[in-house]
Amino acid sequence: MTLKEFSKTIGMSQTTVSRALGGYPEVNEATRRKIREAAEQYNYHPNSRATGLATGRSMMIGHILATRTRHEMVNPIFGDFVASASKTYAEYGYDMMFTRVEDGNEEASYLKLKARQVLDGLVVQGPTVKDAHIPILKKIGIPFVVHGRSSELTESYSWVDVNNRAAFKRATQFLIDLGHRRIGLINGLEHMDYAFRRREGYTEALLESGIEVDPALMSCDEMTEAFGYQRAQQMLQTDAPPTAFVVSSLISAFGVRRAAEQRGLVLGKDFSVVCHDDDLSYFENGRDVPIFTSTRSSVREAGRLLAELLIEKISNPKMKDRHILLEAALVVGTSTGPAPSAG
Amino acid sequence: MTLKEFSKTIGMSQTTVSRALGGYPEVNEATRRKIREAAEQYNYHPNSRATGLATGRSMMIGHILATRTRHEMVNPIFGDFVASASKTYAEYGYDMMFTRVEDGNEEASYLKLKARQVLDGLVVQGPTVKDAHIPILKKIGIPFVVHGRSSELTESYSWVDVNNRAAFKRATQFLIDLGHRRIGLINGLEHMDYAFRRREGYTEALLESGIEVDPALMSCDEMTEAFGYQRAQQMLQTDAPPTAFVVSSLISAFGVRRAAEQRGLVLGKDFSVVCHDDDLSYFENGRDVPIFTSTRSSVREAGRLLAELLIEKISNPKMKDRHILLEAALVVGTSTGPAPSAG
DNA sequence: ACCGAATTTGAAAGCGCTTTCGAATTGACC
DNA sequence: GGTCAATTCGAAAGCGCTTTCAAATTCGGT
Repeated sequence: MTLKEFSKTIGMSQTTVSRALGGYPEVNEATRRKIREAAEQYNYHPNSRATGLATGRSMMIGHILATRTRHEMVNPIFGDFVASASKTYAEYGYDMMFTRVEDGNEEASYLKLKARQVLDGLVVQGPTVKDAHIPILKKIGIPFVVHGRSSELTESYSWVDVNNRAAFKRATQFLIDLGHRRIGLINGLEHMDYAFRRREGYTEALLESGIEVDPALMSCDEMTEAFGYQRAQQMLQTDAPPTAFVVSSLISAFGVRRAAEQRGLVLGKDFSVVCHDDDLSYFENGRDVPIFTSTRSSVREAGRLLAELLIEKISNPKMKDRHILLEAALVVGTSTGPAPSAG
Repeated sequence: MTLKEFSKTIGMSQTTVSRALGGYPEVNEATRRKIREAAEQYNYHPNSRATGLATGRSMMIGHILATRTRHEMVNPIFGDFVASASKTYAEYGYDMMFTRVEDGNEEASYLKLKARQVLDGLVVQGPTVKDAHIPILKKIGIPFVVHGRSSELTESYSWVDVNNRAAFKRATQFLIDLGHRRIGLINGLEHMDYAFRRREGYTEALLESGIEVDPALMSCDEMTEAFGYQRAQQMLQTDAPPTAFVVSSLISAFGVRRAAEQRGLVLGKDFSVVCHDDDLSYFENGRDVPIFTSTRSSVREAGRLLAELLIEKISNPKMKDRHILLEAALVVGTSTGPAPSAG
């Protein structure tokens, strides 16, 4: 059913109907109510493409799926992040789409996206330390907000990020306070900005306590269970094994625990683990009492905040860039305890 | 840059340019090449909304985010599934969007979606045993394909699914052949069709071997690590503990292992585990040698096949419904071995 | 050189909406 | 009751494209 048909059916002009449904003030409230009810009854909804063509806005927000990492690795936080952002988009009448942007072809991809006018704004996820997408988007002039930051970039842009440095500094400090001196770092790939910052926080805490930073205790890779297992195992085999681990993901933390328990060590007693917990809906850190002591920051909350920021930016393109820095909570679970005495 | 501007710039009519870029045969190949090059140079791409309005197609495929399960649980396979499907969509010129459909409000949501003409086709993910979405979509007449099936529905629809029943029957049979008689089932929520079918396969294998089906050995819940741990622990505490587990997800399998290892049992020796492995990019089952013996079926492959099927259905709406049943491979890892002798 | 068929191009209508601008209606006030 | 301002409504243009239909061009055959 088109606007033309619908307005004829209810005996009104297209203009009035359009204005009534669009919420414009020029129409009598009684009329508006009547039209709204009729629209409901006949299931009339404006054709989005026509609306978009007429208004010049598409009411669509894109999330880019960068085919950056090998094997097209999908970040495990992706689902939750998207789900929460999409909820906010929906509340403001936006739809949400995905866009693949090929590595090395970013500029052409974004230019095309802009020319096609298929979306009003973009979300950049998982930026690297020196992210290629951000300057291109700025240059082209597509409104965007970054989930995370890109440390080596100088330009200004809006972002929502967890204070990864502070979180990992605090986690490490927490372990130091418990008497640990050899603390292993099981980190994500360090060209990713979040992992880079976490390492900074880790080393900073060590240095401030006068503890030597030992490269043999630091590792980074895709955050799988197998990786956590493998690296923890390696570290534990050495002459001076760590008594604690700071781990970048809950998934890998399970691997770390497995490696240590296989050596007969008891979690929270013989060895401690602090990990980061994105509070994913399908990957919970225990039920009531958290298993792992963790730096917790809800990726769903980040998604919501980011969506709101982006929508604001879209409706007001001259808005100054804004930065939202979320502090992770240090949640104490059963995975940490005093360093075992050397004796 | 609009078509009008662009064609004036290169001194051609809008018609010719449109036809050249659209790949229509009525235009000279030399002309077409020239126009293509010019489009590249000026970065001209047709406005998607205008194209859509003129053609009546939106070149957009939707995936529904059903806010069905509590806590807005996002399925962990979501990311990989979407990433692979979107790749196929892109190859055929389709964009991909998300749509939230509120529980209990499906009909209105879909009617609106149809009226707005914002998408050409839909993917239904994670159907329940008697799914509400499917009959509604059929009635309304939106082209769709289901990832999974809905056992208690009688109507016909296209789907892509793993043969969950056969996979779990085979997994159970495999354990029986190794001498296991008490086999625990750690399953997903059984109102979900995949979990329902897996239980069927499990019980079928037991019955065929004359083994009693013990309700105490069957459990279902959200497939978290904590759940696997908790239920395995419970089962292991009984007088007649299981010597093997069939587990619906790799994540929960880690929990099962943890519970057993905590009791001093050795995986692959004192107890065996077979789990389902969706071959997720961020959750690998070991590196070279799989940790867990598993029924493996790539969710990425399913996404690709489903995308192709849906695109076919969109371009040919009268197409007969098609069904793609993927057989899971039984991949032997190190988590299974002969049942420990009772002695 | 000319005709008709085949090929290539162009003018313009239409897709379904929003929005401008002018017309019609209403109400207040003298 | 008449006038003017305020309110409400409607005709029509325009958003950027596709596609129909007709016109222009090319070309082979005589």
